[in-house]
Amino acid sequence: MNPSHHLGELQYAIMRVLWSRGEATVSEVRDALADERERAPTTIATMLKKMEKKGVVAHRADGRLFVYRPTVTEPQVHRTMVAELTDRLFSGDVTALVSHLLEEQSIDADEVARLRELIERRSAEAGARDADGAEPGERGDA
Amino acid sequence: MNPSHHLGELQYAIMRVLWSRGEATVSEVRDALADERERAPTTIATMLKKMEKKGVVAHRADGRLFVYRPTVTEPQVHRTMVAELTDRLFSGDVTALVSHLLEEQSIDADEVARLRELIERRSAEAGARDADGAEPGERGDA
DNA sequence: GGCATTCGACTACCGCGGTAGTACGACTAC
DNA sequence: GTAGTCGTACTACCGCGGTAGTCGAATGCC
Repeated sequence: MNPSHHLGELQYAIMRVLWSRGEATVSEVRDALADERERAPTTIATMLKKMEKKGVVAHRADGRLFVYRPTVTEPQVHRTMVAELTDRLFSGDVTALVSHLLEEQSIDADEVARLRELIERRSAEAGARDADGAEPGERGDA
Repeated sequence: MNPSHHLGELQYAIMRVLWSRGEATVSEVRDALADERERAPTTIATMLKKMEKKGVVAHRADGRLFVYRPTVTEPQVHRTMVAELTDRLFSGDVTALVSHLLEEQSIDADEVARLRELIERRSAEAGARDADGAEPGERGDA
């Protein structure tokens, strides 16, 4: 069903905490986020509740404590959000995105070299594999 | 001052119309968008007004008609929105974005080949130039 | 001159991210 | 056992993207 949720700033920050910890209580999340900005504990709790309703986290009760855990992985969220932007800005054309990255975003020579290495490795892999192209979880619902 | 506006779905669609036409009235924008979905003309007018307040479009009066034109370019908007996502999801690491694209987004061998060509061309350019790394228009105002 | 149409202005409303106050239940401390 | 604390639930509010209704001014038509 590929949830396809794009997360807001705070929501993503909360997810990062959950991903790094595996699971966490409201207070733990709040503490982990405290260095960025002080928030009322209820803010985090409410957000977590909204996120649970949305399906990106789940909780179990440990006594009176709610321990939240992510139900989606970071790569999944990345996929969704990157695909969303690619669709929106470049009609889903990944090449156009990379082209833009190369031309408009400030990338130094060092990064270009790394990118090149990345591509070449992938290129070799793709050549080695049979050319299937059947990746799991299409996002072709645009 | 590098507005850094990230546009919503409709707003971006309106901008696309404006970019392609140079300028357009409310009705023209609405008609151009009509194939996607029927909207009340007031919807577009309101949106345009909000966008003008935000600084991404401006208008001149042609008789009683308002002719809107974009005040930001498409590459500018792309830059802002891509940088935003890159910062959010990959801490500004473009290489990580591309890496993600390669590994998680479904890209066929053909696209990889195109990407490779892109990178190599860029790589050659960077090599030909003196290795400055001082690209125009930094986005480091986050 | 009066009326219908057209177009922008103003306003309201919904959904959602984000924020927080208040209420309430449970547990702890004295 | 009563009070304070902790933690979640409920509710409300703000900002903004998106949507649209209504109003007033100008225009054109008869």
